[in-house]
Amino acid sequence: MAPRLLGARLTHAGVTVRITEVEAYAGAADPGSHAYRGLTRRNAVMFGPAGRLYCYFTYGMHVCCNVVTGPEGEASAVLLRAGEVVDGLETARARRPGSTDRDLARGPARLCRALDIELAHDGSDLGAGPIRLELDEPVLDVSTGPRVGLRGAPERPWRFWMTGERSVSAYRPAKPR
DNA sequence: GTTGCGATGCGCT
DNA sequence: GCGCATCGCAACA
Repeated sequence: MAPRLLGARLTHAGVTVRITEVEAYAGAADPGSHAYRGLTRRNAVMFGPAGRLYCYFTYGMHVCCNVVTGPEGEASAVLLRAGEVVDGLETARARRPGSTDRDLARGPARLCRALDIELAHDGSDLGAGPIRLELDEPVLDVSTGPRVGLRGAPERPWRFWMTGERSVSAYRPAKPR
């Protein structure tokens, strides 16, 4: 399901982003997933039906968002890691002053900032509410690699991006602390 | 292009 | 308390 989200358009508050990079999280059995330790208040939306937005707050200042993809109870989701702003460029620029156009949605927290997606949007229905997701034709040239920034999770090639896309986030190896 | 580091606050053990 | 599905900036190549 994750690669099918590549090329999809996510629209909110006057900005549309074309998704170019995603990462899959496979339910409660995935040690890298927020759902690994079971149902909590924060990850509750992951355990719900597909087609909703799971938003979370991290590092004291950033919001990232996922599309829930599995059926109720499974807790599978896909993190939206990067995209390209294709509409509402002026609005997105105003939300991220100092950024180049290429970097506007290059990274999961930057993407949410460009779209003005916040914690309050956790659980939003992507087919009905103010946030809309429209799938595109399947992308043919897809690259895969290890997920970014996880510790204590086995390396699984569950990061997908459109080959050659410049809006894909730079790979930063997890830093030993 | 790369690497290193601090910011900052919530969720969970 | 500790760790985090990150980012922006500075320094270097």
